[in-house]
Amino acid sequence: MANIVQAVRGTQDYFPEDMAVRNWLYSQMRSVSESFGYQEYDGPFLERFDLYAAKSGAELVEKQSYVFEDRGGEKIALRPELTPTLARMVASRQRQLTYPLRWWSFGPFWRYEKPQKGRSREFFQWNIDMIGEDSPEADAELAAVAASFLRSVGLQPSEVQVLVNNRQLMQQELEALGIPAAKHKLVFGLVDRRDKLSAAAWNEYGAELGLSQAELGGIQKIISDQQLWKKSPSLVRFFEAVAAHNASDYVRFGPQIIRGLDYYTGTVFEAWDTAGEFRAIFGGGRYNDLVNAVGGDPVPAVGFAVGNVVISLMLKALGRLPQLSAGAPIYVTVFGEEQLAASLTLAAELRSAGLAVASHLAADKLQKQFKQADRLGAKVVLVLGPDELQQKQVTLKDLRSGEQRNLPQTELAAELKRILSAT
RNA sequence: GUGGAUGUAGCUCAAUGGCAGAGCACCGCAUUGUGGAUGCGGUGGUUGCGGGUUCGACUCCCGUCAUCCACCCCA
Repeated sequence: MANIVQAVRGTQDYFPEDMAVRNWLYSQMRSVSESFGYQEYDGPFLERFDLYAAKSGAELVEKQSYVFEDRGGEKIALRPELTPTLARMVASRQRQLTYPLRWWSFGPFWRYEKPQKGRSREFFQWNIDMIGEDSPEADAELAAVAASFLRSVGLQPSEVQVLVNNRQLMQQELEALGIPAAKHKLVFGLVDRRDKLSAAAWNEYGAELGLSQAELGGIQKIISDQQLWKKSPSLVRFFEAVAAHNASDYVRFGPQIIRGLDYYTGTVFEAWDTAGEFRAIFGGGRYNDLVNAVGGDPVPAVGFAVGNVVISLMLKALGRLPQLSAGAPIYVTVFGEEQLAASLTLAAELRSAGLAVASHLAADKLQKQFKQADRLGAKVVLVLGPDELQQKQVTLKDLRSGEQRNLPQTELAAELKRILSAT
């Protein structure tokens, strides 16, 4: 045990049961994406480091990127996020594409962070974006996609909420307080910490940023005003559209939501578990300047990203993960040496008929073979002994009901399909 | 990057400087044509790793690695 080479810190091994969960999530993401007409794409896992510089958050670029120099002296990064890649891809074919683009992707990302629960150095993300449409209705469609996804994995509105805010609204409100635009970024950082610091510590931090007591009081008033969204015509339209999507139960206004990445320009949103036990489940927003920033003409865009780690932890904690068995539902035993070939052939014929079948490979005790079938999650076990062979029959045992019967080999494939589809 | 906690069997955990254990899991038998339940028996350990103190270290000290927690940041 102590001699086993350790896995790289912050990475996760996906054993079959873990892979089943990841693939199940992937399939939910795929079906929700496709149900809204989004198309799957992917970018390279390696990008030039420059792509991220000054376009993502400084923390993400300077501290959390895996960066190396390739043999040609090029500074290369393992992608820490997908959005800049998407912007680059759009810019490179800007005139050939039909807008709005509805694109989604699922793949690995790397960030050099200190691993904790729900945060690893290698993780998977679902990214889904709409590009070329600058409207509250576009933002609302993404929120509706998010709500559909939460519903599809079995999370209730009482358990997860998508909190939405608008950066422009917040900037207007700050300016109304007399806080200059140059300070807004720092103030956003302050807003982000409202829930984490005590009132006194928060005030102290605000004072360090050079804010007066009057300004701090004003900021507090803004971020606790649940009706503030009514001042933003854009958010009003947004919530109307969300209601039309039948997604209102999952989506509400959250004046404290700001987000760390620098490229967001308008609507921003994050999903949180209402119990507050986990970190953010996903986050996203509108980024209208990013395509321009990577060298294309300006194109408006909105999207969000969901990591696989937090949502898996949460579904597991809530007991919402479905029963996922990766093994074949049919297990063919080997009665004895003499029947080995016939048993393998039986399995081969069933596979030709379109069934998934695992074969035992030796004439072990049937007890052992049944036990193995049970543990591998098989639903049906087949036995081909001398009696069955003589009568051209097969014994079929349903492991769930415990019922067992003989039937002619010619009827076997059809009967198995009937039994397995019945569940 | 900062601060803190914890590493003992496959898993969950005992052993408070003096023989490394239990439950679950696993293997075998009861049961030579049948899984799950039960009974009995059995396998399994560089106590994360390296060093130090001691007659003697799972236990105390130092270092290191890993995990977890709070910051930071964020999926």
